[in-house]
Amino acid sequence: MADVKSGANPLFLREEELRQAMELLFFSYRDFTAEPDQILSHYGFGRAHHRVIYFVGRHPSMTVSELLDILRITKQSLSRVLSQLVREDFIEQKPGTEDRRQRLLKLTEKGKKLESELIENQRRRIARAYRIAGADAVAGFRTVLYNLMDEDGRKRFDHIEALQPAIARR
Amino acid sequence: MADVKSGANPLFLREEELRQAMELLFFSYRDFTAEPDQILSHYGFGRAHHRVIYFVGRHPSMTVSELLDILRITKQSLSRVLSQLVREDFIEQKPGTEDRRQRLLKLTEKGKKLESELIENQRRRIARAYRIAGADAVAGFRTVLYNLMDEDGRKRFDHIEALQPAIARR
DNA sequence: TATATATGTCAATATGGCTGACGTAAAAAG
DNA sequence: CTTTTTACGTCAGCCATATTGACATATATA
Repeated sequence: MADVKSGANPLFLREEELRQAMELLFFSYRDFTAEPDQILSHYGFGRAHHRVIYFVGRHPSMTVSELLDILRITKQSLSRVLSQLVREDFIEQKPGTEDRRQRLLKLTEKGKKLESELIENQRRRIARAYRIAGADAVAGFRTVLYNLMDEDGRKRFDHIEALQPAIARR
Repeated sequence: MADVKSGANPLFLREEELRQAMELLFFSYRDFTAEPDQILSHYGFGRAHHRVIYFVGRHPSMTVSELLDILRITKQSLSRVLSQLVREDFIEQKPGTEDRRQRLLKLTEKGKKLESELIENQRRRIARAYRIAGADAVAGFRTVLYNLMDEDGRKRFDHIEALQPAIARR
C-alpha cells in the first residue's frame, strides 16, 4: 500500500488518487445504468422498476419487507412502483404459506423476459470490462467495492469466500 | 481469465459472477453516496448540488458548457441547481476573458468549505477500502471501472498512464 | 384478549430530471 | 457591417421518485 499513503498518515489519500476513485465510480456507474434506463423507458418504467425487477428475480418469493431492506426506500415509494409492476403483470404476489400476512413476490414470464433483456445488456458491459482487465484486476475490483460498503451491506456477501478478509478464513 | 468464461464462450459470464458485479456496484454506490447526501440535506441541497460543487472544485474556472457535458443533464436542470449555489454564495461566476459570453465558475470560500466537508467523508471511506484491499486490488479496481465506462468517458482518464491498455504504451 | 407485525393506501411535499419556447449578448462568418 | 451561430439564461409545465405522517386491515404472537 506504499503508494496510497502520504507521509506519516496512511489514511490520508493524495488528492489525485481520491479524485480519481470518486470519478471512476461516478462515470462508470453513470454509464452502467444508462442503457437499462433507455430500455426501461420503452415500457414507461424507470430505474426504480429495474431495481425491483432485479431483486425479485434474484430472490424469488422474497417478501415486501426484505425488498424494503435492500432498497432502503419507504414502503410508500415502493408501493407505487411495485403495484404498477403487479398491475401490468411483470410480478405476481401470493400470500406466504407460513405467515399469511406476507406477500411473496415472483417474476411472471413477462417479468422474466424484461429481466433478461436488462441483464443481457449489463452482462455484455461487465464481460467486456472483465475480459480487458484480466482475472487479477477483477479480484481487486471486487475486493475494493466490497470494502467500500457499509458493514451492513458486506454481510450480504458473507457466503463468498474470496471476499472475506484473509484473517477470517480457516 | 479462466474463471470468467463459461464453456466455449468467454464473453458469457456465469450468472453468479454477473449478479455479484451488479450487486457490488449497486450497494457500494449506494453506501458511497449516503453520507454526503446526509450532509447536503443540512444545507437544503441534494446530490445534484454535490456534483456541481465537486466538478467546479475539480476544474476551477470551468464553463457552464463543460459542466453540462460532464453531467449530461439539460441546461434547465443545471440552472436550477447552479443559480441556487450562486445565490447562496457557494459558487461565483465571472465572464470569460477570451470569450465574454462564458461564465467561468469557481467555488467561493464558503463553497470550498462545503466541498472539503463532503470530500473528507468520502476520503475516509475510500482510504479504508484501499488500505484493507491492498495496492494490487486498488489497481484492479481502477482498471475494471475504467473499462466499464463508455469510450467517451474513458477519454477523461487519458492522462493516467496506469489506466491505458498495455498495447498503447510506448 | 391485547399487542405487535406485514402490508397497503391516502395526502401532501420536495428534488431533480425532461421538453419546448423565447431572450440576450457576444463571437464568428459572410 | 450584417447575418448567423454560440453561450447562457429563464419561464412554464410535466414526470419519476423520493419523503413524512396518518390511518386501515389482516394475521401472528404474547
